[in-house]
Amino acid sequence: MSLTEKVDKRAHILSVAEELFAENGFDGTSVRDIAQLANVNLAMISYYFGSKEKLLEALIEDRAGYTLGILEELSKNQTLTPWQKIDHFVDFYVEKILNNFRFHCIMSQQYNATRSPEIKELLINIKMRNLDQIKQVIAEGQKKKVFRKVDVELTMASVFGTMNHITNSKALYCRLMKIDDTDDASYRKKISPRLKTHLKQMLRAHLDIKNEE
Amino acid sequence: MSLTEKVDKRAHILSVAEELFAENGFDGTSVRDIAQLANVNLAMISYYFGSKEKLLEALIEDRAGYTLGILEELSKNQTLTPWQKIDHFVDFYVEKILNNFRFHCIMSQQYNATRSPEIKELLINIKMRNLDQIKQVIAEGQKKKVFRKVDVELTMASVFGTMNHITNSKALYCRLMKIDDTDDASYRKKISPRLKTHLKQMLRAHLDIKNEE
DNA sequence: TTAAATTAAACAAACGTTTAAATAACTTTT
DNA sequence: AAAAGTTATTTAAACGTTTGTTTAATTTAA
Repeated sequence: MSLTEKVDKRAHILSVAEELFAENGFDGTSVRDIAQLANVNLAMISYYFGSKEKLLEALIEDRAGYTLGILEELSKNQTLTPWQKIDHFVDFYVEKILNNFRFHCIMSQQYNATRSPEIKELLINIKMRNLDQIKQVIAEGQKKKVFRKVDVELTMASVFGTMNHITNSKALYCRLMKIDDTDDASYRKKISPRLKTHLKQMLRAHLDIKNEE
Repeated sequence: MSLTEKVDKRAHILSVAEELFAENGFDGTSVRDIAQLANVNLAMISYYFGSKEKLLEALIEDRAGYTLGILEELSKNQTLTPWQKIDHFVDFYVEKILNNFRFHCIMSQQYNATRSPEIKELLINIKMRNLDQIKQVIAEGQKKKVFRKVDVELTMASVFGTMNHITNSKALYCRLMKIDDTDDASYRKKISPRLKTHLKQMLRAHLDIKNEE
C-alpha cells in the first residue's frame, strides 16, 4: 500500500475516481473499475459515499472549493492596475487548469451530460461566482478608461473556452506540436507558457481602449 | 409514422441517436433508449449499423462531411480580403455550430472520452483539416501585412473554444441572459448575433497589425 | 420464389447496490 | 494491564436490473 492510500482511504478513492472519470467519463467508469484501481473492496464506495453519483458530488465539492478565495483576493486588490490584474488572472487560471486538468475534464464533461439536478446546480454556481469576480476586474478597467466596451460574458467565454479547448483537445495539439500523446507532464510544460502569452496578448488587444470603435 | 421515419429509417435512427447522445452522452444512452424513441425494433440498430459504436462512427462520418468543402472554397477565394474572409469564417462557423449544436456536443464529449481509436483518429483528422484551411487565411493576411504575428494554433483554439464553451455551457448562459433553459431555439437566436459580433471584434483587435508589439 | 426487412425472445456479461458475516480499532470495565 | 464490550471498517457473495448483441422465426417487398 502506498502512502496516499494509508493516509486517507476516502481521499485515495476520490483521486482514483477523478483519474478514471476524466479518462473514460462518468458513465464510462464503473464502481468496480474504481475499486480495482484503488485497491479497495467494491462495497467501500457505497460505505464512504453512499452511491456512485454522490461520489461525483463529493469529488466536485472537494476540488472546486479553493479557487474562489484566490479570485476574490485578486479582484479586490488595490495595488494592482487593471492590466496587471488581467495578467495575474491569466497566470493563475492557466496554472490552475493545467494542474487540475483531470478535474476540468470532468467538469466540462458533466456540464451538459449530467442528469443530476444537484450536480448541475453545483456546477453553475461555481462558474457564476468565478465569473462575477472577473466581471468586476473588467468593470474596474472600463471605469478607469483603460478598457474599451466589450461583451464581458463572451470575453470570459473566450478565456475559459480557450483553456477548456486546450485541455480537452490534448490529442490534437500533441500531434500539432509533435509531443508524445501519452506524456501529460511534457504537454503541460510546453503548452503552459504559450497559453499564457497568447491569452495575455489577445486580451491586451481586445480590451485596449485604443481599439474602441 | 412521421415523414422522416418513412423516408429513410437509417437516417431517422441516426437523428434520434444524435439527440440522445448529445443529451445524455454516449455511455449514458442505451441502444434500447434509441430504439424506443425512434420507434424501431431493438435489433434494427445492429441490423443497420452492426453495433452501438459503429452507429456513432456512422453518425460522425455523416455529419462531419460537409464542412470542409465550404472552408476550402472560402480559403481559396481570390476576391475577398483577409479581413472579409475572417468575418465570413466567423459567420459560417457560428451558424454551423449553433445549427448543429447536438452534434458538436457529441464531438467535444467524445474528444477525450472515447476508447475507440477509430473514432479518435476520425475526430483528429476532421479538426486538422479544418484548422489547415484557417491557417492559410491567417498566413495570407500576415503576408499581406494586414495581420500581425500571432500564435495561430492558439488563436484557433480561442475561436473554437469560445463556440464550444457557448454550446456546452448553455445552462449557465441561459441563466445569465435570463432565457428559458429548455428553449433551444430562442437561446440560439439570442446568442448567435452576440457571438458573431464578439468574435469578429476580438479577432479584429487581436490580428490587427497596428497592435504589433 | 428469393432476398430483404422486421420481430419477440433469449443470451451472457456488466452494472450499481445491499447483505450479513468477519475483522479491526477503540472504550469501558474489571 | 487484561478482558469484555462496542463501534467502525472490511470482506465475499449475492441481489435484481440493465447492458449490447444474437438468434431464429416471421412478415414484407422484389
